[in-house]
Amino acid sequence: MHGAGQRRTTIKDVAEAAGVGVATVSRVLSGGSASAETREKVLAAAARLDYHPSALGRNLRRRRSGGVGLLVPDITDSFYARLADGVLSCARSYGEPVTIGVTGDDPERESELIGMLIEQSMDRVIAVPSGDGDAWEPVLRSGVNVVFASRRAEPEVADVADVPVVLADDRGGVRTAVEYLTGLGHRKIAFLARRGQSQRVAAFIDALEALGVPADDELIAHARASRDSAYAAAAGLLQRRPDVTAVLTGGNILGEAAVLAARELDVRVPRDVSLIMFDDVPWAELCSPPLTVIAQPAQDIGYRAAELVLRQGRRPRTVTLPSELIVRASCGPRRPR
Amino acid sequence: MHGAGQRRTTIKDVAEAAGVGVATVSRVLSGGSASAETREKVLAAAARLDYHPSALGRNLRRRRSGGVGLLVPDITDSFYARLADGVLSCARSYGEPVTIGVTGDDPERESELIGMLIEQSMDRVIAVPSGDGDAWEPVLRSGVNVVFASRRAEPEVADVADVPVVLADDRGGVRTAVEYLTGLGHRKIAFLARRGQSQRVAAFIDALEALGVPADDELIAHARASRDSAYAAAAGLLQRRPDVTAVLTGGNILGEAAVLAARELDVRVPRDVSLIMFDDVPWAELCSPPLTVIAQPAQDIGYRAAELVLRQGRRPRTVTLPSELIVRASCGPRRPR
DNA sequence: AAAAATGCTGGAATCGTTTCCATGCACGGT
DNA sequence: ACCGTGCATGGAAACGATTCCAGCATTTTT
Repeated sequence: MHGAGQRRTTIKDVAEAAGVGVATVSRVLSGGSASAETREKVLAAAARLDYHPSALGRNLRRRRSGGVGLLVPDITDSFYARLADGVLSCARSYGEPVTIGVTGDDPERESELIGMLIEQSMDRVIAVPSGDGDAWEPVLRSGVNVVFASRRAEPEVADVADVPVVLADDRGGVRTAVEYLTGLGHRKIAFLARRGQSQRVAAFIDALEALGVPADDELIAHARASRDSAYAAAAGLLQRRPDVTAVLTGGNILGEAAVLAARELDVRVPRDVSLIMFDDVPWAELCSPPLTVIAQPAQDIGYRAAELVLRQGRRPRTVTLPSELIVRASCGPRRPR
Repeated sequence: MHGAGQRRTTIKDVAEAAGVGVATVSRVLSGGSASAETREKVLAAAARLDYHPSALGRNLRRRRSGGVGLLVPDITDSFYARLADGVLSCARSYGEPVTIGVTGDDPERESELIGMLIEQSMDRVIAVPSGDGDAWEPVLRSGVNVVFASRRAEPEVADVADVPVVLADDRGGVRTAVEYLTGLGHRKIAFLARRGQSQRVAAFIDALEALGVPADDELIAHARASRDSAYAAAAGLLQRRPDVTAVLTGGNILGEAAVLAARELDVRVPRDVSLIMFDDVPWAELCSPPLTVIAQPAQDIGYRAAELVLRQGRRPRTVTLPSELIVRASCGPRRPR
């Protein structure tokens, strides 16, 4: 063990060294009013003693821990990693620490994590909600400043309704993609969705109908958050419905699964099926074939959400960030399989 | 605003409701000794009042905030994301929150973050160190429980020397890879390294020499942490040295850059150059050609590091986890370009 | 039966900060 | 010369837990 003996220097030590009261030290250090002379004395003493205020005392007194909590489904997923990076980058400029929890898209784990946030008195939280809105009610009621990122909580119960949300323009992204695919002649278009992407699924159905293509419930496959589940859903879809000629996947994990499953089942992309993936990841370009994607501003979503939660003042209810279709080589004209 | 008026229920409320003293409540709730009867009363009262102890009070009293700090160079890099996931998963089983900071592999940012950890009185930290060992001395001296993951701090100054480290078996991984490449006939093997990978570079040189292949300093290219820098290094290397027939990259970002650069410069993999990448990422299999990689147990590294920092008791100084060469299709026999 | 040991219990101190409030001083207006 | 106003200042009270310690009741030992 090292110098575990020496006590941390406290505000009291500084006060003593500067010959003033603790209140004055606190005021000087947190920008309150003080005479130039006192300010100087205090600053000098603080520097001399190498004083660093402890967040512990402050937090207790303020009855809230500084920093922001961040809840994402899976930090391993490039999308959420980039989202987290955005949050971290904004928080850094405010000097606030960020505490991350991984929900695994499991409402139960989410609840546990919410409990932890409450125990820590985190009063600023950014979350990609997994559970239903009800789970968030108590938190909101206790005055925590919550911002949802990348999804809304569903169903939208009363209180959750006015939590600010930062979203990508799923609707626009889906519409562009579907228009692009129908333009290539595709009619049997499938959607590989993960739980919690009902927003995108709805947009998908709407987009199809707007183009006069009948939506078929069976062409919407659902997967859980894991890679295994994604693969199973992708493989299942391709086997069950040899008539689909295009697939839209709701995220990069599902896209990966689709490519893998197609390869395994000897379904050629884009010859046999065209593929569009939600979320542009670095490897989309390296893939064979390079994947056409709907790029998502993941980092921006995180950054904006952090701004909303950190900046006081009036907050808009919904921020929508643009999605963009990036055409590479995974889509081709419709050819019956 | 919602019910911001209602005060949080404290231990005092519970004590009153149960008709006992606060000390007793605290003991019951943290597993101290108490009579069965009192225990019951306290538990009932706590449940009735929906009491959740506040970490704030506890932390102040204990003079340390719970939870663990985690410092990684880049959360967007799949390797560190998986490492973080390991940490989070272990911490979850201890019920400890994890505060993440991104250093960008920049010693200065690392120092800032260390400062933040101290301000927060985090006394348990897992870090992928970027700066030199000196930056860590003050922290260690102040009694913080530090574990390094994935790299050592260099240079190894006195105090840092006995910080536990959890590493992948770089040496073994590099050796296997180099043996594999020489086995295919390659002699001009380049290493694309990122700053801070001196460990791997050294192992690379050793492995070559052990096989009687002269090491050539010019065949070791260095890049900074960014994708741009990685690409520049990769492209530079391939252009500068048309004689290299095999490339080993120190990480997945560099691997990505190498594939991209090769494609751009019309260098075929594996026909013109063979490629082995450190770190197996999901897309390595999707890449064209599928990449031969040295798989790294990133998640395990994080998990083990978290165990070391969370579990009290004697701690081993170094934990080395195995690397594994996974052969796919990015290497072929040597053919002069 | 007295003494010692053991086990529960609750009051009070403590952690390091912020902030309320009372005090004292200087200054300007009447 | 007096009083009100304003500002700088420091003491003390929070904040919500843990934990030391002394007090008491009970049991065990001598």
